Amino acid sequence: MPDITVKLPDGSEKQVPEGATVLDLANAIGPRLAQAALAGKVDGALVDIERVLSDGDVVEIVTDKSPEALDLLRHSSAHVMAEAIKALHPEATFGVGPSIEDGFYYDFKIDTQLTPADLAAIEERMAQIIAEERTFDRAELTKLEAHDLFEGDPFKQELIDELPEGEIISIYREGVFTDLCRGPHVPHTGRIGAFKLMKLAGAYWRGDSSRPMLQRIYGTAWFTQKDLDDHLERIEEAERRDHRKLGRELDLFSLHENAGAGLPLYHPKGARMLRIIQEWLRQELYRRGYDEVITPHVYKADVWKTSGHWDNYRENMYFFQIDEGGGHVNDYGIKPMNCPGHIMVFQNDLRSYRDLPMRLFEFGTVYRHELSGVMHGLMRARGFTQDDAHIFCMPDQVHDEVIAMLDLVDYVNGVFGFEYTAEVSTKPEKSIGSDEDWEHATDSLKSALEARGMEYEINEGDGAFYGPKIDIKLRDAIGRTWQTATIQVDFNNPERFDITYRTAENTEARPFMLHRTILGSMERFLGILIEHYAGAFPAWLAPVQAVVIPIADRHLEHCDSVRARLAATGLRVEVYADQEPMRVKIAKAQQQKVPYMLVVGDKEVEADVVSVRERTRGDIGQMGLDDFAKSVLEA
RNA sequence: GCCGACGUAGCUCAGCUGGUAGAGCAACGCACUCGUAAUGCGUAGGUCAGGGGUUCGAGUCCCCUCGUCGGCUCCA
Repeated sequence: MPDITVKLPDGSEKQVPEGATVLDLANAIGPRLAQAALAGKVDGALVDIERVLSDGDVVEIVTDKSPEALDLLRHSSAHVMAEAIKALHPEATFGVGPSIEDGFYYDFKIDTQLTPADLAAIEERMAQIIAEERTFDRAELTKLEAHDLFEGDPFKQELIDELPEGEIISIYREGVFTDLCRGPHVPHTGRIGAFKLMKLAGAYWRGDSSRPMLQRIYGTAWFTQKDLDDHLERIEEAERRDHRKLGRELDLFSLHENAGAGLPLYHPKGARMLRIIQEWLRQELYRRGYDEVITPHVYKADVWKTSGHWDNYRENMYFFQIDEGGGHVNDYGIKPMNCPGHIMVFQNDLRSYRDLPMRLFEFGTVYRHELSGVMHGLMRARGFTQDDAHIFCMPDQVHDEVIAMLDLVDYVNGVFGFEYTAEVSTKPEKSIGSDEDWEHATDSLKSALEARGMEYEINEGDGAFYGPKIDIKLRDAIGRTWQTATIQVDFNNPERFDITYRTAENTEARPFMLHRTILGSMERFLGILIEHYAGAFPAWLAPVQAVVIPIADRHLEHCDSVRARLAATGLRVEVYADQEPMRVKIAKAQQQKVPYMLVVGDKEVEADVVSVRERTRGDIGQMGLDDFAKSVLEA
């Protein structure tokens, strides 16, 4: 049999017999590679290990070390789960079952509603399938054949319909389950080292709330039990850091059933933290040429009609009627956004090009009637405060303004030690504004990112209808990402409110408007910080920076004096005066994650010093009050 | 809004197939006055989320509402 020649990733070439598969190639290279082989990559496309090679193919062997390996494993796991479901519920029809971050899911329709207890039975069945080391058998058919094969399965029919005419459609068969699937899969089910079904949920077919609701099972899968255990440990770590739990334990905020969903109440310590962050950011904004404004929380409906919210954002707004007397009744709306207020400030005077750019910021509390199912502690609430700003500028100023915003983003994230990435969203199908404006604005965003040497991804067509935007996603201490800052160009509002400025040529022109938040929602950002720091805030953020701990009652008076003198330097200090042993007070302070504990006993009173215990380092010895205050304030 | 689970003391939770509510921590009181992560004893604390229904009897079963949790969706 004649040989064919394939190229390997390192540039070398290998001769294999005609008809050889990826697995044959792996075997020819080495038995250990063949053992580890999961799939192949031919000319950049993932293929099954049984795929027959052609002369000239560039072939890479995919093993569990490859970046694609987990995706492959999880996709195969989804099929195994589907087979288990099909075996237990023969009437099941299936939607889609992709691999996702950390796992997989499959959507399906069966006659009964599953309960969490049913997951165990499915897991058991999956374990059997895995033990049997079943293969995923690929077959190729035409669209017509595929329609026949999946007769009676409306979901697969719909998916098949959407495939391009004439395309070869592949299916994978494994036990009782046959699926429309591009593939590839791992060589056999035995390669799934460890898996666990995580949760049961409802999901609309194709994410569309007007379509049927399917059942969805989420699972996770790994090559080894250890990897699974590590993953479960990470989930537990995230639970320990949950801001809702820590918010209660650290007495930062609460939620009350009677107050209404999504309306958190901030306790003294939580409020203090929000104000610390706010004041820090305010000073930074002043330094960067912003001016603060304060605008109303409610406007007459006319404002919302002008802005378009009345027509387009109504379901998300709180409206109410007021009897003004004399038979006049007015509609008012509580602001879901700050833009109209800032625009009215801009509009209040004739503006000249000399006034631009005009940077107005506000810590603006807004209310949005979010759907009842989406609330999540501080992360998703109905009332929250944006660190909002609107920049009114000329088109050729956009670039520099965006650079300045990115610089601010970088500074702010650096303070908290967040790494971050950027995404640019471009013109969607439905949009307003001229193509030139879109192009100019999008280019300005991109070039600003480039000028700062930042990498970015493009979300094609994902911009708002009124302009392109940059989204910033940051990565917290345990690797989770959060979308915070948004820099958004707005072609809509300048139009709607008909705002203009005088150019150098004494003509009227429409300013560009940039909308941006750096933290996003102050409260949500606090939630992110709680989870990022696991409640153990750096001293500058900590609501209580130090507690003074008397060893015995006779030291109380001196403790009060210590507290008063430290408070005079601006430190936030409490005395733990309860009649408990010192070690109990230390335990409580540690639990409250207070950065410093100042122990005062006979020796300290005598020398007018405190014994400093640092939260993480323990006892660091005696210090004078001035030195202590200085060390904290400088930290 | 939709699907599912859940809601018992301030917190964490127990309470079998219906028989009239319990623990630990916290709180309060008393004793202890203590040297770097939890002293002992005692007291008090619940319209079992709210409303309706079934039943001789409901924390437990059914319905509605509110809220929470996990998803979906939305995010001008």
